[in-house]
Amino acid sequence: MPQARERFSPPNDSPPAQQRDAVDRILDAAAQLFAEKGFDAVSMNAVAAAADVSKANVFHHFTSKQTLYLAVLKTACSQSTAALDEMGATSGPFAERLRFFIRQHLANLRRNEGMSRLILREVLDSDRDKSKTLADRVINQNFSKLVEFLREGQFSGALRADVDPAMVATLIVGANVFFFQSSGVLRHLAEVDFADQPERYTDVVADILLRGIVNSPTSLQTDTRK
Amino acid sequence: MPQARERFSPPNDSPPAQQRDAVDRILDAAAQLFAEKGFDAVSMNAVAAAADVSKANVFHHFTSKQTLYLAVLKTACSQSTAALDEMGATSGPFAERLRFFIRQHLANLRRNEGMSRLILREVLDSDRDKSKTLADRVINQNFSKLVEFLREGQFSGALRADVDPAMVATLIVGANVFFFQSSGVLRHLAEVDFADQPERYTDVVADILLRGIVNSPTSLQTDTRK
DNA sequence: CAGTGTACTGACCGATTGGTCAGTCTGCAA
DNA sequence: TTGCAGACTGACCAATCGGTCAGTACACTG
Repeated sequence: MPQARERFSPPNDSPPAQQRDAVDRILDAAAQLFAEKGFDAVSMNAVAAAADVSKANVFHHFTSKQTLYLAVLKTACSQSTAALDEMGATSGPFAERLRFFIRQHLANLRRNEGMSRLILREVLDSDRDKSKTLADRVINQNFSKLVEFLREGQFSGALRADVDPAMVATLIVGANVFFFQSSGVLRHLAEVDFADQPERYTDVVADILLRGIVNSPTSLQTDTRK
Repeated sequence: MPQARERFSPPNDSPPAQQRDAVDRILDAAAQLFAEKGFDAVSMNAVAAAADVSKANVFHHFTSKQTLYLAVLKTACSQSTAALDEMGATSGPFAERLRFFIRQHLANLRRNEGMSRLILREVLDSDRDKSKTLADRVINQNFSKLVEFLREGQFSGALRADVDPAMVATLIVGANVFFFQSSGVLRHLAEVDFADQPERYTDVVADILLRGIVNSPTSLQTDTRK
């Protein structure tokens, strides 16, 4: 039996093989299918067909459907956390940094839509602690980073000290995640005209949050436009 | 072929038959299974077993798996909207009404967890307009009601006029929905200690929102306790 | 050259899937 | 009593599921 888990050492340069590496094609196809249809709705036949390989070859590289799913999920997690790394590095006044963070967070969710949906699916049918402890491995990093950022704001006096930073972080992430996952439905609501303008949404969210969070009643001007 | 869609007229009182009506047992079992495992992960065999009837009998009452799922979804929708009806009827100052609304909204989500998860699942794999137009039938009613309530607040001067009520409504619903669907994950985060105290969360959310929404800088006192 | 290891495939497997059907049981109207 | 209607069932069906296997193509090492 060949080793069917760890990725191999690069046998050649970068683009060649026949087209692209079969394992990568399988992972990409599986990621897309799992993201848009869910684990049980995707058959290994469909994955093989989408990756343009035989089904037996899929089982040659991944011992089972679960293994393939976990591999996809792992790349999704690392990819998600990697995207969040660049976010906290900006400088400037607290309000501006927060506004930037919220905007970037939602942008990241939408940029790699497949991975985000995959993780949301995982959250939705988390059975007890099984996949849950694995799912929080994603959330934990960027969530902690956000909480730390907010706590910083509290120490510097820019942020009210009487609110739990974790709650604010939950509110922020929740606002973005909900917008992301529901934009398809929001688009059909008569009162909503911002379903396709995420930055308009995040700017207002940031504005509402800030006027509630910020300590001094000085605040920024009413108009959100610069 | 018997009619397999509309519910029949009541043949007897209310509790009898043999135990409970077979159709009800099927619907309940299907609702629970679909909610916790998703459409594709639930087999008709499992539904039949959970409802304690033969699989053929399930197909006798519901022509296909899709039909059964749609029937479950329909009851979920009507049940969800019915729960929201009582919510807007309260009186008092705007801030208190809003706080009450947010609290009740999350409480409703958690009360019938199965139905909520079902609808969230439907939102997640909405393929274009198919189930989407059906899903917004749920959202539309209470969302419009919330937007109208906020607009009222704007007219009465209690609410800032320069923010889109639909955005505020999205923020509110999003905060609650995210808390609901992620509480299992939140529970495992070190910074979070409110995963099982929804009212503590909603009160802070309301407080943050109000100090951002409310027009005058008078506001309420810092401490959220009455 | 032979030999080995691995990517890869078509054909196949038992199990399970959604769905059908012939027929039984029960209650009710004529 | 007869007969019809609908709730209900066990047995069955073709299709598909996840997964296996024997065998081929090919690249590398000796």
